[in-house]
Amino acid sequence: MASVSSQPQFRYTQPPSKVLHLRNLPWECTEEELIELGKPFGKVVNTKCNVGANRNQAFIEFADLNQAIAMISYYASSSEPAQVRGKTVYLQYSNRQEIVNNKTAADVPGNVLLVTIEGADARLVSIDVLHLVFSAFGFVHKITTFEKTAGFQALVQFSDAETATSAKDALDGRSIPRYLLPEHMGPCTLRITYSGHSDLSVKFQSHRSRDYTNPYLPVAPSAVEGSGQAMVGLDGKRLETESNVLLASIENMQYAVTLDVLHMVFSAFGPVQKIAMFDKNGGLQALIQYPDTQTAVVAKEALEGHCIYDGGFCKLHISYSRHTDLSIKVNNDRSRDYTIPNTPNAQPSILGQQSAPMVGPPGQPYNGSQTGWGSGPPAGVQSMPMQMHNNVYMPPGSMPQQMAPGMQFPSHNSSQPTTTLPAYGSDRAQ
DNA sequence: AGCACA
Repeated sequence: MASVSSQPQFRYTQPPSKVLHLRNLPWECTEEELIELGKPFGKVVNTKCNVGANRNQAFIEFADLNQAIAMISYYASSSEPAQVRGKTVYLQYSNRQEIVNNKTAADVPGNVLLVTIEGADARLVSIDVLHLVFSAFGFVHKITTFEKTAGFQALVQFSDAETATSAKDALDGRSIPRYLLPEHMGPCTLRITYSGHSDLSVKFQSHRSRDYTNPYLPVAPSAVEGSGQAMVGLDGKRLETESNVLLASIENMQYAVTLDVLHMVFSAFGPVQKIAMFDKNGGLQALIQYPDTQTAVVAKEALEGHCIYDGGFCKLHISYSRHTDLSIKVNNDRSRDYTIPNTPNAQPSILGQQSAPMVGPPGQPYNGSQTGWGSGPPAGVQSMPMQMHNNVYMPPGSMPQQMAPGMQFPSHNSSQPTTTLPAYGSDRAQ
């Protein structure tokens, strides 16, 4: 025998697996229908539907391999094909041995929907039209819209998950009725998932966001610039709306800025509840959440314009975010919810050191005793707020790729699904 | 109608 080992398998055939791969499903197909389909042949332990680019594929996992074989065998010789909603579905053994359910927030029912409006003219859809469309299913509390690489998106907040679900079920994949749109506009299709949010933060009524529960909310100042709803004060300086969540962007990022680094930097001013990092405009940005606005104000004043590393590297620019509570869906190397104790994914190292309860009077500098650098807020900090004494911030120049003694950065580079960030950041779907 | 992720 010449070639024994890695013979490419015959195209489109797979060795038996407990997991079956289904295609040509109607996109409305639900997990319940998949279970119904598989139940006659055995115990369905897991399913996944709306898979693939067209969301018309699915997986069924049986408890036992023989059950999967039974189903394949049955339909292989049956005169009636397997059907869902009258549509013939094609089955085969999956090339995977188990279904991994990356249940993201998009799958977990909630009262807020993430709506992606598809179509060439998507961004011309007004918030009023969206309000009209979604109001058919119940009282719409708030809507925010924003533009992402995924396109034009909106978050639509209902009272409860049931109402949101009815709207999602009815509208997902459908197009906005033509009579609601100006004549010249092309079709606009709605793609809907659940958002991780439960209460949107709407500070102004504007063409981009509305709070229908509060008609007296002030109308947005006409000149809203950049990310931090800035108004102009009497002195001509920008007045920003303070928030407990800071938006930090990092300029001249010659050296990697990790979640742990940010956590340490911002923990100097108080307990950091959540951090989410994401790429924006080719640079790195992060949202840092404190329990209260006072702490955020102190941190912003202290850190704005300073550099994480000597030599002008990784300069921080900080503004207030419009968020008040970040929605962290998964703890990974880009985002973390530090308020959840002993998160499975939580990594050792710095986190471990800082796991001591970080409670202190709001507005007071957090004395992070565990980290040994909690000598108050960097009141006297000049240009180097981060250059504390415990070698954590060994200047990159002197020790480029090495860890400082005692430091163990997480070694795994898990590329878990990026977390989904909030409304104005990125509510997934990038 | 052909294998999942943001």
